[in-house]
Amino acid sequence: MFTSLFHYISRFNTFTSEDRQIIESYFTFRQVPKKFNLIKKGKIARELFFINKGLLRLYYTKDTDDITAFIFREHLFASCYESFLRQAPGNQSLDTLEDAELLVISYDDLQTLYKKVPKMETVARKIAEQRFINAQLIFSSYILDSPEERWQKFEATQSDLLLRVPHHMIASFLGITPVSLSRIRKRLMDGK
Amino acid sequence: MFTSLFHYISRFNTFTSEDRQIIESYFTFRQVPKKFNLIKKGKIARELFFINKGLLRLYYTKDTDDITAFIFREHLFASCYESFLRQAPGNQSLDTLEDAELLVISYDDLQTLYKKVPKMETVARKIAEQRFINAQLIFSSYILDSPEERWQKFEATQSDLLLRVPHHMIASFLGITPVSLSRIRKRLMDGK
DNA sequence: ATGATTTCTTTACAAAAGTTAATAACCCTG
DNA sequence: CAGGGTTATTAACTTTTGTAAAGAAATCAT
Repeated sequence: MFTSLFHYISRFNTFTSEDRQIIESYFTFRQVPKKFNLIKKGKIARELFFINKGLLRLYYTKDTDDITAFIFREHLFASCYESFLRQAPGNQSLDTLEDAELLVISYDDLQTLYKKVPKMETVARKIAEQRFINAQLIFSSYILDSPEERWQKFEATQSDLLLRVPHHMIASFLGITPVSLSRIRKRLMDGK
Repeated sequence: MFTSLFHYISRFNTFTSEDRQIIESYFTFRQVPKKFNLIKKGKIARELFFINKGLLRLYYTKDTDDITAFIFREHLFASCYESFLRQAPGNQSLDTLEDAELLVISYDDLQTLYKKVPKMETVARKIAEQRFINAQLIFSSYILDSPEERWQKFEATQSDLLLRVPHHMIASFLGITPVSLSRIRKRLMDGK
C-alpha cells in the first residue's frame, strides 16, 4: 500500500525503516468513487493526497462552467496547494475523475511529521519546488504557445489521458472552448 | 546591508547571531546598472538575488519581442527560479529595470548553507511555497479574469509600478499587446 | 434495454484581440 | 540642445476565438 509513496519520496531523501514506520502511521488509506468531490472552493484544503490509483482533477469554477487547472495522475501528491499551504480558503476545487485509492495526510499531521522526521522537510521543499517548476511550465506554454501548439504538446506527452478524460475538460485546461478544440482537431486532421 | 534580508527570512524562522554570521558570509554584495542582464535564457541560472534596491524584470523572449513574466520589487528573492532550481537551461531571462543593489548567493553555496544552517531549509521551503502561491495567483488571474479586469487589479495593487515600468512591459505581463492596453485604458477613461 | 444525460462536432454570427502603420510626445545621451 | 531612440496612442483591417444552437454519437442509470 505504501510502496509507491516510498518509491516517490526516496527520490528526494533516504529513509530508514524507523522513518518509514513513523511516516506510514501518519497517512490513512481512503477509497473514493469517481466524480467524488475532495475539496470544494471557498473551503480550506485540510488534506494532502497521494494517489495510489485513479485520476484527480483540479479546477476553477467561473459562473456556471468550470476550467481545468491540472490533472493529477497516479503516484503524485495532489491537493488545492495554494489553499493547503496557506490554510486559507481557496478558489480551486478537487474531484476524482475515476474511482481512486488515496493516501491521506492532514495539514496538522504533516507539520508534526516535519518535526518527527526532519528529512521530510527536504522532501516537502523538493515537492514544492517541483510543483512550482510544473506550474511555470504550464504557464510558459500559456504565454508562448498558440492553443494549437498546446494541444499538440498535450497529445504528444499525455496521449493516455485523451482516453480517460472528456475533451471539454482538456479544452478548458488548454485555455479554449470545446468548440475551438474541435476546430483545431479538424484543422490538423485535414492535414493543416 | 543585511538588515532587509534578515528582516525577510525572520518571518520564516528565528536565527542566532552565529547563524547570521554564517549566512552573511555566503552572500556577496553587488551593484548593477539599469538595463543590465543578470540571467540569459538558454543559460543555467547559477545565482539567486536578494534585492536591496531596484527593480528586476523576468521575461520570456518570443521571436523578436519579449513577454514580462514577473517584476520583482525590493526585499524579494529573485532569479529564473525554474532554471535555478533545476540547474538546467531555462527559457527565461532576468534584467534590471533600474540601478540595483543586490545580495547574491550561488546555487552551490546555497546547498552548503542548507547543511551549515539547516533552518535555512525551512526558509527555502517557505519561499518555494510562496513563489508557488504567487505563480498560482497570477495564473488564476490569467484564467479567470478578462484583460480589462487584470489591468484594473494591477492598477489597484501595484500602482507605483506604473511610474517605474514602461506600459508595454506591463501589457505583456497582462497577456495583451500595448495596443490593446491602450484601448482598455481609453475605454475606462471614457467612463466605460 | 431504453430513455436520459453527457459528450462532441458543426454551423453561423458576434466580439475581442492582434497586426501594421502612422504620428506625436518623451527622454536620454553625446 | 539636437537627434535618435523609446514610448504611447490611434486608426484600419485581419484573424482568432467565443457564443448560441442544433444534431449525432456515446455513455450511464434504472
